[in-house]
Formats: sequence, structure tokens, C-alpha cells
Amino acid sequence: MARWEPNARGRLEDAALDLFTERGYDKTTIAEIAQRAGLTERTFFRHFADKREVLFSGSAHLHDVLVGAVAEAPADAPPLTVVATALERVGSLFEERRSYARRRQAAINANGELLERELVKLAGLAEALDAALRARGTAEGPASVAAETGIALFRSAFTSWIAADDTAGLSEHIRAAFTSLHSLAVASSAK
Amino acid sequence: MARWEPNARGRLEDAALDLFTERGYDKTTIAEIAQRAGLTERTFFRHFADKREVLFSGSAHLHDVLVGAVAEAPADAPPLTVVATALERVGSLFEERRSYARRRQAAINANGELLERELVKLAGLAEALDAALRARGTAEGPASVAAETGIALFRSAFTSWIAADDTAGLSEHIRAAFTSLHSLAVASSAK
DNA sequence: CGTCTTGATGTCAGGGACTGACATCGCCTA
DNA sequence: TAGGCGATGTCAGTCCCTGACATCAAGACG
Repeated sequence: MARWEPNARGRLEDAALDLFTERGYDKTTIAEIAQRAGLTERTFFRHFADKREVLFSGSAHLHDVLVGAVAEAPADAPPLTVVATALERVGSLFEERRSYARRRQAAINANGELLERELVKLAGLAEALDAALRARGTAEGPASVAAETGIALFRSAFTSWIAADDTAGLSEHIRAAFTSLHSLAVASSAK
Repeated sequence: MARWEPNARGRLEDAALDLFTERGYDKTTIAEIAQRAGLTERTFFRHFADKREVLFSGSAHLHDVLVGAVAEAPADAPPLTVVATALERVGSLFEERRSYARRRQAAINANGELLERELVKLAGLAEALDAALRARGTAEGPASVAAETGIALFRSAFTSWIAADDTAGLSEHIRAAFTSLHSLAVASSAK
């Protein structure tokens, strides 16, 4: 239990997910998480802003990848296509990690507070998408709609990927969601 | 300060919004809210599950209206059209209340926890929309996409309505958002 | 080799959200 | 008019989270 064991943050994350899985989020105290990681409750709060955040440190990375992908898209690509491509790139980060994603998502789905935090993170991604689109010249209205719509589809695709037992990757589920939207939009226009 | 003053719940809501506006959400304690309403902290928690919830009791009503509107839509209407119509009906509930909506939204936007809660409420509406669509025969995938997309557009429209200084109602902003989506989808298909 | 700086960690005290258990009050009904 | 009963009050306690200050290990530097 020496003071300077490496990777304190990672140890806290692992301990937290383990405990949340074992006995549930609200029956786990921060003192317990810290203890399992060989640390103190106070130290937990130096690494994470609050108890929920311990499951969401990865979202900053997604954020960066998403913004980068939008910036690199061809200048003449339409907004929704740019969004779709960027989200597929993000989706590819999850390949090979479906079982971890399931574990984490199960913990999140089992608790309202964690669900709240996840939605906030997704909304943050939507805002970043919006800003990235406008930075490349997309008008305000379309950028906002494309960003919000894209994240909505991402959520839908992520859920179906988690639930599915197939060999398709998250990226493919994302592509399918966008295809589905096109059909709906066309059907609605034709009405 | 008699015990049985009427409308305890409403008094708590008013006191809370006033205090949040005056001094901010996290500098307001529940004891203060309760005191201004002539009640006790413990009673606050009998009316609201937590501190955030005091600003969101109206969302249950939106939920009902939304589900009702979907159920009443013509059987042959395409999903996204049903969603648009239902959201416009919800939008009409807000006419005449833009100034209250602004006050409340300002308080929410000023605080991360309240933003979280709002997102959760919207996600709940999306889920309800999804279920209502499937109840009338829409297939699972399209129902989910239409519901998520619809709520995304609602958010976008609500924001622009709050910000706008025009005479257009929320319903009209919603209609505009759906029109915008159609354009985007067509442009993306044509790519 | 010893000291100093620095960042991560520990310790302590305390406020505020939230809960469970139990008491009290006022309206309603038999 | 005595209960029944729902809404409120009181009290004690747990846990989340924070600020202030002390301590420790590692590298910098003389």
C-alpha cells in the first residue's frame, strides 16, 4: 500500500467498475473504491470531479477524435455526410472492446445518476460536432441539426451494437442508422 | 406559517426558482427554499426526489400530451411526420409562457447538474415517443431513429425560440427545424 | 552527498444533500 | 366525537464533496 504505486487514476477506475458491477453504484461508497485502489477518499476527488465521473474519463478522447475527423473531411461534403463519417471513425475506436463496453454500459444503465452523466457527455459531443461543422463553413441552423441528429443516431447505433450478437462493428451499426434516417426522411418528404 | 397552507408543492417550486435566480443554484440550500415556502427541508423531499427535480415537475404533463398526440395521428402518416405534429402540439403548450420559460432556462443553463437533469427528461420524452410510435405499428429501428431525431430537433427549436425576439411561437420554430432537416437529408442523399 | 522544490497523497474538519424512524397535526368520516 | 389518515415536523445519521494544511517520494541542483 505504498504511497507511490503507479497509475492511481486507472486503479480507481478499475476498482470503481468492479464494485459497481458487484454491488451496484449506490451501494458503493467512495471510501470503498479508494480503499480497493489503495488510496484515500480525498485522493479520489483529486482525480475525478465527482463519483459519476470515474466512468467517463474516456470521453475527452472521443471528443478530440470527433473534432479531428470533421476538420479533415473534404470541403465539399454535405454536413450530414461529414457527421456520419466522423462518427464511424469514432465507432472504430470501440472495435475489440465490446465486452468492456457492455460491462460499463450495464453499470450505467442500472443507475439514473450515471445515465444522466452519460447524456451530458453525449450532449457535449454534439456541441463539439456543431462547432466543428461551423468552423468549416456550415451554416448555424444546419450545423446544429446535423450535429444533434448525428449524436441521436450514434446513441441508437451504440445501443444496437451492444445488444447485438453479430460480428458487425460499431461503425457498421452507425452506417446502418444513417441509411435508416435517409429512408425515413424520403418517406416523410413524399407524404 | 400554519401547517396546512394550500399548494405546498407550488410554493416550493416558486421559492426555488426565485432563489436560484437571485443567488444561483448551488448557493441555495434546500433549507432556505423550504423556509421561504414556510415548510421544512424534510417536506421538500416528500414532494421532490432531489434538489434538481423542483424545476422539472411539469415534464410529466409534456410526456402525456406527446404520447396522446402520437396515438391520435392518422394511421397512414409517416413516422417523422407524426413526430413533427406531436411536437408542434407540445410546443403550443408553451405559447404565452416564453418569459417564464426564459427564467427557468436561464437557471438551468447556469448549472451543470440542472442541465444533466434536463437532458434526462428529454431522453425520457424520446423513449416515450419511441414506444408510442411502435404502439401504432412503426418498426423498431425507424421508431427509435424518428423519436431521437424528433427530440433533437425539439431541443434545437426550443433554444432558438428562447433566444428569438420574434412573434413566432415555439410550434413554428419546431416546424422550421423539421423543414431544415428535410433539406439536409435530401442534400446528403444527392451527394 | 545533502538540500530544495514540486507534485501527489494523506489527514482533518465541516457543510449540505438525502433517508429512515417516529411523532404530531388537522381534516374527514363513521 | 372518536378514529382514521394523509401531510407535515423532528431527529439522527450516512454519504458526497470541499478547503486547509501536513506529509511524503522523486528529481534538480549545488
